[in-house]
Amino acid sequence: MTVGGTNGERRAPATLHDVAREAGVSLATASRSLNGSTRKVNEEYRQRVLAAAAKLDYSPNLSAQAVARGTSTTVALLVADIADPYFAQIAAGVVREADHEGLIVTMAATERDSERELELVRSLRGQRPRVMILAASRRADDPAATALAEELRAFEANGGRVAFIGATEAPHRSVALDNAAGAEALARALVQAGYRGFAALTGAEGLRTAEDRLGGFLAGLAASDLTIAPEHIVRPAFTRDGGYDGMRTLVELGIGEIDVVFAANDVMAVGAMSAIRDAGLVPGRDVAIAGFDDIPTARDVTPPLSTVRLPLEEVGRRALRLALDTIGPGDDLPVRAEVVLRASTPTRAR
Amino acid sequence: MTVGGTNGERRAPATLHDVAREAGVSLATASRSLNGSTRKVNEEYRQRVLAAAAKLDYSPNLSAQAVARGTSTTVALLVADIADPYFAQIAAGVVREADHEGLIVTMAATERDSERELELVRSLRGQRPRVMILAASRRADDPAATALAEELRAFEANGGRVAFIGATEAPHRSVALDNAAGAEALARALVQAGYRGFAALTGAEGLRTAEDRLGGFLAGLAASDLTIAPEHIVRPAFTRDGGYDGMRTLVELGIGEIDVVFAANDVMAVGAMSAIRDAGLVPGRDVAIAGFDDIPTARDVTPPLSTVRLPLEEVGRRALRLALDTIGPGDDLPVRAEVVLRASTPTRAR
DNA sequence: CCGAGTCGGGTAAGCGCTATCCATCATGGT
DNA sequence: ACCATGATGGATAGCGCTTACCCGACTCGG
Repeated sequence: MTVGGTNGERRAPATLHDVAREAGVSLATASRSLNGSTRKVNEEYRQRVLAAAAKLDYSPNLSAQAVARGTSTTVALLVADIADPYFAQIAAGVVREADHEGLIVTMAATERDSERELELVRSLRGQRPRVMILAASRRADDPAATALAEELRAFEANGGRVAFIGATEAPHRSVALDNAAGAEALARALVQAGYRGFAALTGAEGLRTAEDRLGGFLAGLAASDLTIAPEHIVRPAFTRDGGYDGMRTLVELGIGEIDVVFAANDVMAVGAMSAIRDAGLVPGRDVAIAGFDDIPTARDVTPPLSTVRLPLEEVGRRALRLALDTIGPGDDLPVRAEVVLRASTPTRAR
Repeated sequence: MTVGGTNGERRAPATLHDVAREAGVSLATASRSLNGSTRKVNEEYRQRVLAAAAKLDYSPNLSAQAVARGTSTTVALLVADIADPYFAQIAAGVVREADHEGLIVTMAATERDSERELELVRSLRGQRPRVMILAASRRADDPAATALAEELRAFEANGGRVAFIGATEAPHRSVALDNAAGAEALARALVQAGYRGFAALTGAEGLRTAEDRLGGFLAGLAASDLTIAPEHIVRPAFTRDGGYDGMRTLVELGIGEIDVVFAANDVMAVGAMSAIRDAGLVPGRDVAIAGFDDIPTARDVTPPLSTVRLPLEEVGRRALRLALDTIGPGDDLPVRAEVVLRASTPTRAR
């Protein structure tokens, strides 16, 4: 198709100007026929322009369009850690929906550091994205919180849209995950299944998602006048290794009174299962375990992990729709968190 | 779901012009003192500008900079599926390195469709990214291959950089993963461990990564005059469910002569383990299994999965460095693929 | 004391587009 | 016929920024 440029011949990409000249029309006409415009243009001209564009392998300079139009086609996504399946699934949803809307997503990782998060938001703002989606976990005691709020307020004042995932951040839109209700339902289900001695592996104090889930779980237990002994609530890192370490702590403490361990997310639960096994015990038999999220591997570990399912990809898609106001069917409904009992929490004969 | 915060008056973001006016200097001086320039500017002026920028909460319009400078600060990343841990890890590496270089990464998913891949490359080109990283798996018989090559050639001719991950694509830079050698080493290790009856779960015919891994594995067996019966080479989808289905097929076919199954990647292996278990067998005892990649969950399944470790995050980082010519220590060395034997392939007494 | 250098701020010409305004020309109602 | 009325192509003024380029103010050696 395109000819020339043997090696390293660095010709600049074709511009709209080139296309217009090639087609023998004005810049305006070329612009109108290539990029959506309300104006009609003579079909013959249009064809000529299209042909010229194809011939020159023209591809519109998105930055230039953004500058000229005063609005970009970008959505910025902030997650804590891309490799974590929780965020990876959300990201997959956002990317898919964005693609659907003809938008481009740029991604950044906070690495669970709220200073970094603030800095990233600040720098991402430079892109003038249409939407910013914040999926990175918020913490209640965040020192950078007000600065972040300020930054987001400014962003919105400039016409940007913000959507949070997980936490409901006061003035912004958000896809609320019913962490508390899901955990509560899980707790009830476990009580129902005959469990009485509980322990919890949850994230660092102040981590919203972790707190909500633990709170819900405790509420579910409270409904049956049960609770968790303070020493049986461990707060390691909110990661697989955190789960492993936390479970080790629990095992060392003595596991006699613990029937089941509630891990505040699945990756922790998976780590915990490995810790249980490394301690010479059998998860599901010697001590049951349940997680939260229903990441894909939950069903592939042994025994399959009981958990609370969150439709994470859908959450990602919905966050974008929400921010864009392109609500789809069912988007008004809350995100359903559904208890999924598997073999890691077998029914206990009492 | 909270909606709101859209009511504030919509003032436009501060421009450099505003900052200059506020500081009482010219546009040029403002530009020079805010964004790196070779020109020196009087320290007092500089401070005034900085103060003005802070006061107005100025954030440079990246699109405008890109247009003016003729070069963006973007790197485009193409993967097959973001939620797949293989790609998620690579993406994490790319994002981290990009952040390190002050670049922004935009991400797109091909969903394993090469038509889509072509289209994405085409549209991503509009961003005029500094770098394009293609991690999505290539296939030998790709009908869109020449068009893609053409597109990439044009991109490079315009000064863009391209880096492939996995496949070594003729004229481009690439981080080669030694799929063949790794699989070969794995095969030798398994033979060494006493295995004699082999089966393989690999991707669709023509999928480069899958072919290379299978080829290497067969070569490793051949060294001991062993091979895999054609009916024991199954080619389902290159995903967890593919692994599950493929293993089911194998089980239905009769597993009598199979000691160990080699899955061409870990997610398939994990799916296969579930299939084995669902068939009432015990993976590692009734039939051993090994994968490839060493995704994080490999060590958390039961039994822990034998595999070939690929430093995927490092691969992502290296791909970017490679494209940017900012080679770091050890970047000239090939990526090491290391056999990791775990309990899913116990040593067999013979 | 003068011409040749720096130094450093300002002016303005772009970058590749879009959008506004004009000019032109074919209609059509009366 | 004649003018209001649409259409539709073409200049052109930006969009927010960078970067020659210009030019006045200094510094200095001879």
